[in-house]
Amino acid sequence: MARIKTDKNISRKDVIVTKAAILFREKGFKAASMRDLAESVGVEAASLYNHIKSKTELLHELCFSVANRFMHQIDAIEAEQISSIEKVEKLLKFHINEMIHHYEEVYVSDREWKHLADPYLSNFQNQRRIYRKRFAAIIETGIRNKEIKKIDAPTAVLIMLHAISGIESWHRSTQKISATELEENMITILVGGLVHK
Amino acid sequence: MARIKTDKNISRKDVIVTKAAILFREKGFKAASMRDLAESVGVEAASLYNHIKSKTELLHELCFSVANRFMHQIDAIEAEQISSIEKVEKLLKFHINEMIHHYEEVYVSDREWKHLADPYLSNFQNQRRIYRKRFAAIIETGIRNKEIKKIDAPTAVLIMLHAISGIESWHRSTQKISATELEENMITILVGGLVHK
DNA sequence: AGGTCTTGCTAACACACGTTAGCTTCTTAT
DNA sequence: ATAAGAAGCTAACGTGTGTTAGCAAGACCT
Repeated sequence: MARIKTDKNISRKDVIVTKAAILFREKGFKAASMRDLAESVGVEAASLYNHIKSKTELLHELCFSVANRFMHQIDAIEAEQISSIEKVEKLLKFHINEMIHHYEEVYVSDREWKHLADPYLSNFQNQRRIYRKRFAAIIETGIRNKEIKKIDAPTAVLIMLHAISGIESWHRSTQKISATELEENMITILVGGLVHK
Repeated sequence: MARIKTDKNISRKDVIVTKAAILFREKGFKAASMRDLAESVGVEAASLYNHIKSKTELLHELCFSVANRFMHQIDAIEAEQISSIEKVEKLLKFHINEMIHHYEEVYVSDREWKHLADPYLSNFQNQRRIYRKRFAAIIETGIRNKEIKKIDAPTAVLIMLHAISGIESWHRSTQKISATELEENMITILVGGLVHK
């Protein structure tokens, strides 16, 4: 009888959630079946239900664990006593590193949240909207301080966030530059596009 | 008996493809059912098959019509006798306007191409890869001419293309700035991030 | 007006999906 | 060693899917 392998401190549920992230990223939430997931975990489909409540629960788990990390990070950065540009840069670096090191989760949370069911859906959308508002507020402060060009802050946020989701292509590409180089290049271009003069 | 309405020069198939784009964008290719599509067209599901071969054909149609437009555009721009920065700017403007005015199609082509079946899938991926190489080549020329900062060109391309796909958020947002303002802001930030000094 | 092609409908198919029920087997603690 | 709980299995369910077959109604041309 196949058994899900676990190390200490990693529950069988965690194993399933992690595998689910990989699968949802590859195929999309709807196209990934519980039988696919079962196979990648090494078990029959029905057995998964000893550990999880439903397929959608897996999506909740992924989306909100990511959302929470980002919320905590922006809390911390807002509180720091540094210039707006530095705040933006710190935030971008966090996004970039999340996208590099927790690729599957972050990607899924970014692209597949549409398939959440209410009330999770509205909740997630709210958090997202608030996050973007707070990001935009940082930029607006920077504009008032003349650290940042006179631009539309929400548009800038939208560019930053989506540009970073492009790291997906980096992951897929065969001849990757190093992670550090990637980070440096992205910061150069994105922050370079903001700074006044 | 319900009949699909058409104006002159618009085939019933075109009507279906257009509605499919809207639906695929809203729900994703897999989650959008032929019965959903039928309803939005105002007809029974089976009737669709008098005009199309399969659900996947709709996706082919959408993906390749977009891909072709972009290919023709980069052909034209490469041939022009203008600076690299101007080429990048023209290409970006084209992307932005496509994303603004042919939102549904472009979005679907961008996010749902994974669900194409071979040989269409490999074909599409190839075109995409080639397109990005050509875009990167323009940037590399600009770097050699010292018009553009010393950066990794493929990374720059990835940022540009994904940043533009962020126009999705603009479409969804309630208090939109105007399309022209959006274009100007995006160009300012993105081109501003490239130019040397 | 009649005949033909087009476009629609209803009914049904085969299949894949998420999930449940009920039973067996393995692990763990007394 | 044994009882209890955890984790696996097979079988099956109801439902939704893309698609086909066969027939009816509408449009179009002479």
